[in-house]
Amino acid sequence: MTPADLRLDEAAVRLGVVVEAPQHSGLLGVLDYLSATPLPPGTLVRVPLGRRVVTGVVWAVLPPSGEVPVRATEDLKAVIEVLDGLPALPSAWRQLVAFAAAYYQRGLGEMALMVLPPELRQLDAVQLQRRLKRLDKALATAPVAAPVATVAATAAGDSTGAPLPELSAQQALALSALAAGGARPFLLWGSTGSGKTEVYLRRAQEALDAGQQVLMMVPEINLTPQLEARVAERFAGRRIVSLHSGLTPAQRLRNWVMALQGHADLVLGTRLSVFTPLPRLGLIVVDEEHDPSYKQQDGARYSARDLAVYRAHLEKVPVMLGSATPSLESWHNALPVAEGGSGRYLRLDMPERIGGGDMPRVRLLDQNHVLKATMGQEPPPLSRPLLDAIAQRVERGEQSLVLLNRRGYAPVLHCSDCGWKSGCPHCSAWRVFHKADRTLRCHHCGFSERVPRACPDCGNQDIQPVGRGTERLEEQLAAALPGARVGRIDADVTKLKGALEAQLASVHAGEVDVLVGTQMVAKGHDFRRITLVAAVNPDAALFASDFRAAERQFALLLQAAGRAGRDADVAGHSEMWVQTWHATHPLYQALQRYDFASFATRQLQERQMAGLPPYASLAMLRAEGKTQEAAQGFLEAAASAVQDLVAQTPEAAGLMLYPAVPTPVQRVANVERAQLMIECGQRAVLQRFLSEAQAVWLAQAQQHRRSGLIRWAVDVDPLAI
DNA sequence: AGCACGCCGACT
DNA sequence: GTCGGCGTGCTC
Repeated sequence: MTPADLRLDEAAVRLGVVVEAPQHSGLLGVLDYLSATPLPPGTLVRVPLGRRVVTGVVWAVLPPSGEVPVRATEDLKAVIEVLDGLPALPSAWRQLVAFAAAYYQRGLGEMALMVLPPELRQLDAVQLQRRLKRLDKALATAPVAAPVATVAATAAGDSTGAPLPELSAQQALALSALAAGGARPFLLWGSTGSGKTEVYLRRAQEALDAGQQVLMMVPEINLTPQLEARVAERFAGRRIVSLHSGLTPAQRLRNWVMALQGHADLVLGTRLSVFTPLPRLGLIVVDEEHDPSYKQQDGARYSARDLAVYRAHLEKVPVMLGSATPSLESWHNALPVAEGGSGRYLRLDMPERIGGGDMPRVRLLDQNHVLKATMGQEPPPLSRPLLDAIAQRVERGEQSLVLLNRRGYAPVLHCSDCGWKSGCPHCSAWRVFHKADRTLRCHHCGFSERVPRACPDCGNQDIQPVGRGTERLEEQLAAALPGARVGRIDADVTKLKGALEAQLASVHAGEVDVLVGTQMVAKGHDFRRITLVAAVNPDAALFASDFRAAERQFALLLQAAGRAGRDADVAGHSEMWVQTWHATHPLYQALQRYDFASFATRQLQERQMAGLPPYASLAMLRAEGKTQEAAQGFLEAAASAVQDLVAQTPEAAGLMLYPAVPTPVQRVANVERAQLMIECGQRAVLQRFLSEAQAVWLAQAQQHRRSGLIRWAVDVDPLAI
């Protein structure tokens, strides 16, 4: 025994500490440690775990009475050091983490540590102390006054900077509804350009003036530099920090610490920012709440939008979800009970564009007609009428945006002699032909090779690209529109740091006439001079097996339409072209009328009949294995192991397990994947079932590891099925 | 997850 | 004779 241990024996306290440990480690809940002094819950500590030292969070000072201690006191290890100098993580933060861990079926420690800045988990007490000292010094010399002083200055009526833009009637109405308050979350339903941001900013201003902190969430921060700039400009006297995965580890720690210390007034962040500890939180905003980016797609698959609503409820602060095309879940929540909704949210409508600029006229270009007109000839890359319309824009010095949601030159290469296709050796997917760097690339595992000059199977020199991606579209447009300057923005162009900014700047400067891009251009960017937006191949979503495909596509097309004609002087003749084989499809018909409400109503009816969200809750049990049999074998065993539990749930709850099936892309990087859908009419019943099943599955997984199971996980409220 | 221990092949 | 492959097992 060391002297330290001896001292601990005198008056040691038992602490519950959570550490980073995934479920299959078997270390689920709270671990017990000894401490010389009782530490408040939320304190960060370094504790021994096996042979290493890890960072943990104190969860409870004493284990709940009545619980049988897992270990005798003499077998417990002692806390090594306390990461003091930081305030303890607030109780609201711990409650949010505990809720998220329970709801998304993850370990408490895993969830807690995962949402801390990665850097913080690495540092020991001395290193953290150094960082904090440096931060203190930076704060003392920063141009922004300490928060208390800033609040005082503002309260004293010190108004500086540009005058605020005048509010439209509908903005004023929305703001007064917000002011009237109530405990319900708000759904701000406003078309693109209706001034949702101004409503956020005004409401945020009120919170800031009241000395509160604001959490403003956006789907992807690099897609919304304009919002960031606007927030910074509006709140020039305040301390604004951003939180997203693009920051360096040191920046992320720094901004997070400022939030926790209460020095940051406004946090602008992506989904991970929903967990930022904010001691004086006064408002949460979730912009573009329908965006799928809010759902974490690996590890703990949480929905930051849903957690934001829960957090607002927990901390009794208002939450505002904003979108032109709300998720059907939110839409349903914002429909009054009398109209078949849940009535949980209050909807604020802002249907009109500021400045009177109309949304572009939607033209559905029926490909069946075009085909007839070109019968017998090689069909042009784009329909003639669309090409002509773009050419007209070029002539007038206006810009066009052509959307195609597929990167690369062609999705697959094909040998017409022997039938060879450019499959990926590691995945059940085609390798995409990228002409720019002459490679065949797998978009799933990243496997890349120089494109072969001849067919690798039969030596045929004549291998052909099949289908079309943005690279090829760019090439075809350049050929079809001589003299036009054609540019492209997609993930390939953007890979280089600063390339996106550079390309956007050249579009804004009018150096590009026709911009080709994937969905990333449809999001967030304001293009003042674009008068034509075209969706070239939008039909796939109409027949996708994923029940959310239509919802996503409608949102994307509407958002894309919003890129056109944002200046009133060009809005009058702006157009959105949709090149389709199914012009009479209800989705396009609703789009043409900009009638989201009727689209949503129709979709909700279909969901209700099919027993899908928001009328039922889903969870997906996913498995990865060395073979498809291993993955499916586990899922089947898992399903039969919980038959009793299923039988115990009330019949009326409609709990149902579907058969195990391969995932849409069955094999990725030589790992086979399968999934099993679980459906339930009542969310609470599904929750109870999942947490009980989890324990059964843990044991089941252990047995299946030998037969080739690699990983498994539950995805609660899956986005894609 | 880490990080150990543990038992079988090609190297100084 | 060792270095090292990754299978199995444990961490309050």
